[in-house]
Amino acid sequence: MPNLDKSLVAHLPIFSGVAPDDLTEILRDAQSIRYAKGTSVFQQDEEAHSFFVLLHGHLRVMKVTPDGQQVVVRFVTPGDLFGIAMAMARTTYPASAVAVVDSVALVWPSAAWPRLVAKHPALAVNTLQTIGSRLNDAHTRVVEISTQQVEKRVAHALLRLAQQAGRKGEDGIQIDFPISRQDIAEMTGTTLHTVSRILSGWEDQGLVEGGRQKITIRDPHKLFILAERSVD
Amino acid sequence: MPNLDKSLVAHLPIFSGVAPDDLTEILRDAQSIRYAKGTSVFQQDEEAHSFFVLLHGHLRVMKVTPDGQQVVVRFVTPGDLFGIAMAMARTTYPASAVAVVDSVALVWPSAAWPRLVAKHPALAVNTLQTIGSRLNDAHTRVVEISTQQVEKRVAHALLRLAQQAGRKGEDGIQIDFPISRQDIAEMTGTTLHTVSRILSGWEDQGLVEGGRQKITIRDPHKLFILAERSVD
DNA sequence: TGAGGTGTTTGATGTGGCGCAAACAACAAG
DNA sequence: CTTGTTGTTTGCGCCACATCAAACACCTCA
Repeated sequence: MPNLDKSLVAHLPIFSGVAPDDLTEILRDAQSIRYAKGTSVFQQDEEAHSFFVLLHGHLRVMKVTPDGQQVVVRFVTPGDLFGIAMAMARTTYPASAVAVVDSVALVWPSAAWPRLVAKHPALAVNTLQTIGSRLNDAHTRVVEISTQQVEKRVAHALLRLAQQAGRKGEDGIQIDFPISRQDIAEMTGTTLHTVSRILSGWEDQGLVEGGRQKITIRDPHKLFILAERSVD
Repeated sequence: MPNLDKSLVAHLPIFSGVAPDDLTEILRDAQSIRYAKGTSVFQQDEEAHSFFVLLHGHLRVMKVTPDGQQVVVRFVTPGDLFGIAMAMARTTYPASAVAVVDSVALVWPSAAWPRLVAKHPALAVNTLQTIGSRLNDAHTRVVEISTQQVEKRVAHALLRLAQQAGRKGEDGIQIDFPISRQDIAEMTGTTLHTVSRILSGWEDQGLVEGGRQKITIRDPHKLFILAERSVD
């Protein structure tokens, strides 16, 4: 991996506590690959040949049910570790990842993982924390879907998106990649119709501003209030 | 931890790949504690003072929302690692654990974790796999709640319970600890009323047999069919 | 043996949001 | 500019499920 500047990745949480020399060694096993918008990075149930760190762009990770329904698991943002199926003792990917914009990722062969963690235990510890926080997110999501009604769930989803992929603009926070109502529906366990209705309603109140695969949050605070307040 | 036979825990997944001598050392930091039925093991948001391995009994792990709604995160069965908040860089527990029957757990002070993983990297790797499979479960649950209707979710929940805590009896598989309709409702994101109705229906068809905090699965295969078949 | 607590069942009624359908808007390609 | 494609909006009817309400079964303890 000679073309990659170490300083670009040294600060990433996965590499925290890793000595510079060790990092050089770790990066030697990786190559950086570009994925064009719309391209699949890996597919659910396919052999887990690689694991990744996203350098640039955004990915949508989703699961498909046997009967063809999709659920968005999460969006990957730069710096994120993903596709680490084998760290969890899986041989196949539990979900599919698709680039929603042109993206670049560091790619290691899965086979390198055992050796890497053996040599650099910090990797295991850091990964553990990453997965831990992801587990936390998943549980939060279960709680939300189980107890809150759709409008609040959508509000939460939007705020979360804004937090991890929000670009501050003139007129509010914009989600930094193309995202459809369908996507939001699949994140919150509802239908694109309901999402559309909700967003339309909010738009009338000046809370958000819609567009084709585009959402701008005009009034984050009000949205937050809406997300937190208990049902009247 | 002088009173504990090493052979009792040596086979547990968390300790796989740990040399006997190392295990002895690890166990030195632990004590075994008994929790009477109904007792709290730890509370949501409280300082994460310890982490645990369940030796005997069953625990219910649940989250409470700000407005008081409960969601059952999982049931802990013997051999399970739990309460490992600090492994995920948390200082407080994200959920509460209560003994549903008299239980016994190995307890380590959280403070010991960093030293233990540093000395025994296999621990981190094993824990990573445990958490990984738990993340998988959580995602499966999100997918189920998002896409399936209540009856199928309850069927799945029951089958999962049977698998991890089923005791084979004369007339079918019984869940090995007291579990209420309310519990099942909180596992599946519905109400105890709906669960009761569904179970009553199944009982009429000879699929299951109910009772006070007791469920016996009379016909696991039919239940499985029901859980898997797509909506007509 | 009775009384109170805790879990379960079942009915009646209401509704959130899904399914279906159709029109519309934005974009891409020829 | 035209046409096809893909995403969005909106109306309407319905149904799975929640909510409310009440009776009931079982367990414990005095």
